[in-house]
Amino acid sequence: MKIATFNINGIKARINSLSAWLDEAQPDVALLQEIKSVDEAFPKEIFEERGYNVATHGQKSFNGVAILSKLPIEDLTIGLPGSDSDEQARWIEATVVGKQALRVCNLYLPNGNPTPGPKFDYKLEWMERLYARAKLLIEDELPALMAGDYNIIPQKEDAENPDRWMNDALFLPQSREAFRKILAMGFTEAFRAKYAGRGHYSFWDYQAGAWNRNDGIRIDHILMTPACADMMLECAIDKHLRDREKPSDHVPVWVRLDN
DNA sequence: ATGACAATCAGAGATTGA
Repeated sequence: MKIATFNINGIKARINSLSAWLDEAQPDVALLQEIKSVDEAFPKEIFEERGYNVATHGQKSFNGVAILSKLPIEDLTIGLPGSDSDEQARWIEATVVGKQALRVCNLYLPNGNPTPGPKFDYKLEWMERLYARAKLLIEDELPALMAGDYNIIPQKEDAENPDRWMNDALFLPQSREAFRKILAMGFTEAFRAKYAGRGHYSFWDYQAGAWNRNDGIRIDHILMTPACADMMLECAIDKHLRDREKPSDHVPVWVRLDN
């Protein structure tokens, strides 16, 4: 089963390039972030025509996450538990059933800038709730993954110019520590389980020719429970998409599981 | 230190992103 995460930066602007990528990459499950659309405006039919079941958790203008799955979507849950006041659409999870059931969590973690301030507080608070949800997934001992735009640069080698990010919410010690704390519970970060070294990125800013200078960062991650990690066959970043017409500033990251 | 670029909503320019 091939499962991809992709921050598309707006469904309306990405319908064509997203459709083309689905046709060629053929993910069984695509976890999309920043659909920037309410549920009613999400063009489900375009994906249903391609054989995908569609579940969305949308919001006007900002945020929004969606699951596209060629397999049936079961036990859908909307929103990250642990808050009565969080109205931002950043979490959707469901079970997809192939040979073996897999719980997939799709997340769009808050950016957190500027720091310090309420947005950074919200990021850290959100990550505490993420920790709690992650803990339950580990305790379940079932195959599960949490994938999406984490807005976290885990290590120096995940940025072309790490010095520039030193005071940024994506790279501040508090953010990285919260991420590391989740990993330490027993999650495997798919890409780093396969590849070491610098120069692998999933985001390049639209500004200042970042793509042409390969001034990127790796902030889109797939975290797998042990039972899921045991099934991993491959992991890759579809970097070539960043070179196309009207690209998102992120590119897809995907894993293939033997399930 | 700031803006650069893009998307959204709206119907100009502010807001958000990373």
